Formats: sequence, C-alpha cells, structure tokens
Amino acid sequence: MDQQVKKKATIYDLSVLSGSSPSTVSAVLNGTWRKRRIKESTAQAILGLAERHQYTTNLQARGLRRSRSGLVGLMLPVHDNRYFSSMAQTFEGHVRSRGQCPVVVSASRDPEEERRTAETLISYSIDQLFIVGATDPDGVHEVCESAGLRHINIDLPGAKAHSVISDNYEGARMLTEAIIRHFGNDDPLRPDELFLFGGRNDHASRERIAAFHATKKALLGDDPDDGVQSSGYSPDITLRAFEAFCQRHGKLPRALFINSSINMEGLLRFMAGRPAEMFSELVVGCYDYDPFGSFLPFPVLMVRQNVEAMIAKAFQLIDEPPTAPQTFLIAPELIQPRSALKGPLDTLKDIA
Amino acid sequence: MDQQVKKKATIYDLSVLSGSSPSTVSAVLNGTWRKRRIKESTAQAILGLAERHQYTTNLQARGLRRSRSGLVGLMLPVHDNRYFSSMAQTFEGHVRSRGQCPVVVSASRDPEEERRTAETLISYSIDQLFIVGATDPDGVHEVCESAGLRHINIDLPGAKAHSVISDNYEGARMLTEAIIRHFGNDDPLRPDELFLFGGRNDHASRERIAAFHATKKALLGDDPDDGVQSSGYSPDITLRAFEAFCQRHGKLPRALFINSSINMEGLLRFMAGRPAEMFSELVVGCYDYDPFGSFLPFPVLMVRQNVEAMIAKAFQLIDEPPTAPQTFLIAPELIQPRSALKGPLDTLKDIA
DNA sequence: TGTGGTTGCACAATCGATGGTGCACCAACT
DNA sequence: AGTTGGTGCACCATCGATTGTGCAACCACA
Repeated sequence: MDQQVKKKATIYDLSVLSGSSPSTVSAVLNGTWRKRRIKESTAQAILGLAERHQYTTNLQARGLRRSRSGLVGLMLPVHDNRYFSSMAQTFEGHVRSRGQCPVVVSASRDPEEERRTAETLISYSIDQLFIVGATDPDGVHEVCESAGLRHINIDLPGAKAHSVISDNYEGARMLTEAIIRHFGNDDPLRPDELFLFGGRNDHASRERIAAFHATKKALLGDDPDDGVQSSGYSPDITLRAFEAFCQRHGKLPRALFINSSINMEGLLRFMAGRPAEMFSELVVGCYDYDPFGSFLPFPVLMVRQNVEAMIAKAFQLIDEPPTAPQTFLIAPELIQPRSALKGPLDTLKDIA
Repeated sequence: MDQQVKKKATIYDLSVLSGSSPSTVSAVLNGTWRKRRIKESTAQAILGLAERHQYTTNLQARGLRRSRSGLVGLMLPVHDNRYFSSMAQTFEGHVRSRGQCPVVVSASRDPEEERRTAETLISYSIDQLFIVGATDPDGVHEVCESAGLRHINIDLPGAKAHSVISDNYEGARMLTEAIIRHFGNDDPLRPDELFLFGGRNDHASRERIAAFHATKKALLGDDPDDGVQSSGYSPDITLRAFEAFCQRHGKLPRALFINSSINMEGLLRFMAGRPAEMFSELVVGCYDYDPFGSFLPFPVLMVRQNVEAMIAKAFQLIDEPPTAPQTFLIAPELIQPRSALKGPLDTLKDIA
C-alpha cells in the first residue's frame, strides 16, 4: 500500500537515494554509462534502485532534450478498412521491433486535415512519418520538409518524397484479364458488359482505369466511353452510381471491375434488399482483398496488394540517405474467388 | 526559399522579434493572455509574428511543463478487424472534436504487452487511456492507477475501473434464438445440430456461451456437452476446430454460432478449397458484424455491437469524478442476413 | 617528488514552454 | 501629498532528462 497517487520517481529522486549525481543516474538508466566510465557497481546499485522504485523515463523530457521522441507515425486515410488496418498491423510490428512506439492516426482523405495532422505529430517531435494514401502527399511533404522530418509516401505517390506503391497498372491489368477470361469462350463477355465502378482522380485510380481500358480494348476489341463510373471512395456514392446505372440500363452489367473494397461496400448496399437472384450471374473483380469479400455468392476475383512488402520497403527507404524522389512499385497478387489468406494477425500467438 | 532545415521558431525567437518577454509570448500563443492582462495590440503583434514565422508550439515542452500531453490513447487487441478498426475510427472523431490528439496502438491480446504498452504511453504523459478488449484489464489498471492516469475498459470488463461493454448475454440470446427460429417449424433444428465455435475464457465469451446454452436449452430442450468448441481468437485454431469436427461427425452441423468475426475467418479458411455445395444448407450466426460477412452464400445472422454508443459512454464516464468501478452494458443489435449498414466512414465527406 | 595517464564521477547549461509573483506606471480620489 | 486600485508586463523557477566539460583521486613510472 504505497501512497495512492505517488509521483513517479525521477532521476533526481534516484540521485538522492543513491548518492550519485543526476547525470550519473541518467547515464546508467539510458545505457550510456560505460561510455561515461561509470563503475559497474555504481551502475548496478542505481539499476536496483530504479527497479525497486519502478522508475520509468519521462519520455517527454527526454524527447525535449533530444528533440526527438521515439514515436513513429503512420497516417492513414481511414482505419475502418481491411487494407489500411492491415497496414497498421504490419507497421506496428516493424516499429516495435525497432524499439520505438507506433502511433497510428487517420486524416480522412482531407488535404487540410492531412497537413494539420502532420503538423501535430511534428509538434510531438515524431522521428518518422509514413504517409499512406494521402490525397495531397506533396502538401504533407512541405510540412515535413520544413521540419526536417523523414517521411515517405505509401499507396499513393508524391512527387517530392520517395513513394512505395502497389503496381496498380499491372494489378488492374491482371484483374481485368481474369474477369474477361472467367467467362471462357462459350459465352464470352462483350465490351458493353464490363464496367468499372469507383475511383477518383488519384494516381491509383488513374492507373487502374488506364489498365482497365487498355486490357478491355486488347481482349474485347473495344471499350465504350461510359465504361467507367467514378464514385470516389464512398460506399454511398457508389450505391447511387449503381442505382443510376440500373435506372439507365434496366439491370447491372454481367461483370464489374470495382476500384476498391470501399466501393465494394457500395455494391453491398445495392444488394441489400434486392433479390439474390439479381446477382447470381454476376462476376466481380475487386481491387483490394477482403477475406469475407472473397466468398460472396458470385465469383469475386480480388487483387491483394502486398502490404508486408510495401511496409518493409518503406522502412528500408526511410533509413537510407536521401536521394532524388523515386517511386517504387510493389507487385500485387491476383486472388481467386473463395480464398481465405493469412494476414498479419496470423503472426500473433493465440491460445484456444 | 528559406533555409532548408531552419530550426523551428520558439517563443524565445518571437520574444526577441517582438520585444516582449517569453512569458508574454507564451501567454499570447496559448490563449491565456487576457487572463494575464496583456494588451490587445501586443497580442495581435505577437500573433502576427507567429503566423509569419510559422510558429508551432513544441508540445513535448508544453507536455513536460504541464505533465500532460494532449494525447489520448486507445489500446486495441489488434487493428486488422472491422470491429476494432471501427472503434478506432469512432474514437478518433471524439478525440479530435475535443481538440486532442488520438493515438491508437495495439497490444496483441498479450497481458505483458498490454502492460508495457500502457507504460510506454504513460511515459509520454497521455491524458487518458481507453483500454479495449484487454486480456488483463486489471493488470493494465495497476499500471494506470499508479501513474494517476484516467482510464476505462471497453469491450472486456475489469474489476478495478469502469467498464463499458456490449450486452453479450442478451446479444448471444438474440442470436441463438434467431438461428433457431430461422429454421421454422417445417424442419426444426435439433439440439445436436447447432454448435458454437470460437471463444476463450474471457468475460464476453463466457456470457455468450452461457446465453447460447440457456437459449438452446429453452428453445430446443437440450444442449449436449460438446456443443461448444473453444478456439480462441485465432482463425487458424478455428479452422482446425472445424476440421476436427468434420473428422468426428463426417460433416458440419446445420447451424453454427460463431463467437467473433475472427473465428468466422476460420470458417472461411475451412470453406476455401471445399465445394460450395457443402455449405449451401448452412445457417450461421456470428457475434460481430462485418458488411461482407453479411452477404456470404448462406444466411448469416450477425450481432452488431453498438460501437458508437460504447465509445460515447466511455468518454462520458472517463470525465466524471471517480466512483466505485461499475460495468455498463450497451445493447447490441441483431442484423439480418444481407444487410449493409452505415459505419463511421459514412460521416466523412467524399467527392466522386 | 614530479609528471602523465587513467578512472569515476559531478557540475551546469540546455531543450521550450508555463505560471506564480512582483513591480513600475498611471489615474483617481481623499 | 499620499493612498488606492487598476494595467501591462517582466522575472524566474520549474518540468525531467541529456551531454559537454572539468577535475579530484589514484596509480605508475622516471
């Protein structure tokens, strides 16, 4: 029964208790004591005291002095999405294995919020910032740059810092081809039976749309002008796009290329309340992998972006001495329908 | 073209530039200047300077002085799961609207890691900690308590701090009943045709299992002893549980109660590679809601825990003066198959 | 005994902001 | 003239750690 809200022990407390100076205590506790030629026995004594008094370093004080914090930031567009949440999961593993503290925040795809968020993190002297799927990566770059903060873009590239992104063109090419081939030669797909939903004016969408277009043209001979229905990264807008489409055409197309799992949720909303039969012939390709999405009642081909490789590459790059900004492509993988892949959670141990 | 890595401006820089003292600058910049009877014109001058020199407060310094940081922590078991990631999303909204900075980290359901993580966050002087689904809430409590940190349990209750959890008994009761009723009277379910998979020795699992048991008994007259197959919170262990079950019984039961979406992923793994027909008669109830999970090729009844209400209640409690630890139940909701509900992302604006 | 090299540590400045206290100055009033 | 009561701000200690520097004490050796 110690006193309830006992103030945390500081190096000064330990200094008094041990009879050493605060600087000695500090050196012992942060591991630099050999360099400072502190006697082994002194060190042991202080370590013992620290243990007994449950000393923990005040990291704000250390951070202030060293002007870095041991925090490493990950800025996501949103949390609530398997693609981004698996990034967070993977990121955490990397950061922890380096003995630092991960900090994950989201910025809602709002350029203003992205910059504000970066600024806030900088005010806490974070050591590095991983910028995922930013709407305005170069805006965030400015903020980081002027604070001398190491940073890197992931998922969506910027012009002013290194970027690690998935090979969206190749992924979309594979996906489009797989959708088309799925129909075989008996009843082949016609150009006006395959539409792309989702997407926005960002690099990933542009690449995917370009590959979609080119692949359709190459394999089906044509791609009508209205083959792409932009609907941002919003389930509701995507829902409305499907409704509008049905209004115009009387039915859904036979095949869909869906730009992201978020747009895929728009399709779910469209399905809700409509008879399952309406979708029994549908074939869907979805850029992004979601285990549940892979088992829907119609064939869903998915593209799994290689999150582990992207994060690993990003960590490698962020430590290297700076060079001219470059974009690195990571190959994604085509996933067949009804696939339940392992994810970052599988590395955690669990008990039954 | 300022110098590349210009040091950030401090109140001392502005103090020199403005001819005022650092304390005056500080007061102006943190908004306490009226209380300190600083002249309006002085304040304006300093604010102008701050603007021009892109001053931003060093939050580590402020945090050191005030011994709090403006950071609010959320400790999750894992990120990569829609239940927890929607918590993170909702949490962020609340924290930001209070002008603080959210920090989301995961602790892998490992009691040791949970305590370490809490300790790290405390070392950064976070202001509050929301502990979600902790394996050892009371262990984390000790750590927080002895640092005088306000904290609250969510999803899994602790004995030593307030807890906000979903009403697992009632949720599981509704779910079990809905599964049973789903079969109607033509070909009613028999007691040995409904099994529970997943779960562990935590409060939520125990409640759900109890309700499952009681409801089965009440509606079907009996519940055989092996009606519950614990498999922790791991897709792979759950997969193996399904395989073992099939080994023993030659087939899956007609109906499944699945303890969480993580265990549900175990079912997906079991489905992968097996013929779809094997599951055409299956009826599943899943505790947790996942939009994609709701549209699987067989009926999936789901229980959506009311994340928004839980987080809101938690924020309310954490600000109240402390009283004896209490557990608050939040009613979950039974979700019919093929439902695509709105989530926290729907509050974000998006452009097409 | 004097010189030189090590050992082992203490001293003190510093990181940037905060907030209690004190004080000069001026106006108004007795 | 002396007292009272604002105004408007400056001074300075403080939060807890880090780190460059200085210096006694001791040993060895000539």
